[in-house]
Amino acid sequence: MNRGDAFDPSCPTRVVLDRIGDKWTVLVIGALQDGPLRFTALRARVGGVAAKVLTQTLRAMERDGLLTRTVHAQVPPRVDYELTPLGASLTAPIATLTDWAETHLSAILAARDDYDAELGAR
Amino acid sequence: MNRGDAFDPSCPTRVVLDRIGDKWTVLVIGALQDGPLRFTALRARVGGVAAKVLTQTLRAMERDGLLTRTVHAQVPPRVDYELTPLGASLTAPIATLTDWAETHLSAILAARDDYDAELGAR
DNA sequence: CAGCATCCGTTCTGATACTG
DNA sequence: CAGTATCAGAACGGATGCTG
Repeated sequence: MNRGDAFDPSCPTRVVLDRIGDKWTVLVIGALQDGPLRFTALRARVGGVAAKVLTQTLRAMERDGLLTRTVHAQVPPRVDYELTPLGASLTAPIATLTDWAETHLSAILAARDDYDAELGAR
Repeated sequence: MNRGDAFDPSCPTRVVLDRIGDKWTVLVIGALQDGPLRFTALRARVGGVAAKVLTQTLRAMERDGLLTRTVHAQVPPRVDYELTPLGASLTAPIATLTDWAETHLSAILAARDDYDAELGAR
């Protein structure tokens, strides 16, 4: 494996990790899994996102080809967001991660308790 | 799927994502895959990390039971870091992600070029 | 409705200097 | 050697107000 991958912005691992590491991206993908949503609906579904931050997340994902942004020429404006096949294919790796997380959560939490308990004892 | 998972700090997905999303954690796991390393060696291998940040990363990973920190009673001091089975098992999901990244990198980069080109055209 | 501009508080990062 | 302490700068997140 290439050790320096995290420093090369074009490294695939880095690119994907930056996107996955973002709190909202994963939520957005989850929210759009069942079909397209417009901005407000998406925001309501994700919950707790500031409009600005949602927009940023959406733009970044659009730029990376993970979703499409469709502006309907209407008044009032209407914008639909929908996962591309590429974006949808990301759900698989995410699921792998989620599975691992669910499987090992108890171990992680137990390790934390141990660690914190020892710290407190000192 | 639970929509609110990102807001529950104890949610497995959140816990793991926070750790994976961290630039250094993935690098550290990669660096320790072949066996234990002491602090300086680890730092050299990862490259470009400030000592403070490495320490923070290591502590967080230790707390989560991903690696062990062994202090040898010597002068000069010597501290070894080694992946636990739990930490080692994380390499699998990471590999899944990396595979996806490598497979789809060209698509992502192409999408970016398109996006940026259209932006520049305006 | 969608989202851009602006502002502000918080967090994160990294460099530097110092200690057991 | 392996940190800890301190601190300034950058990046981020989020709230608010305004526009097509």
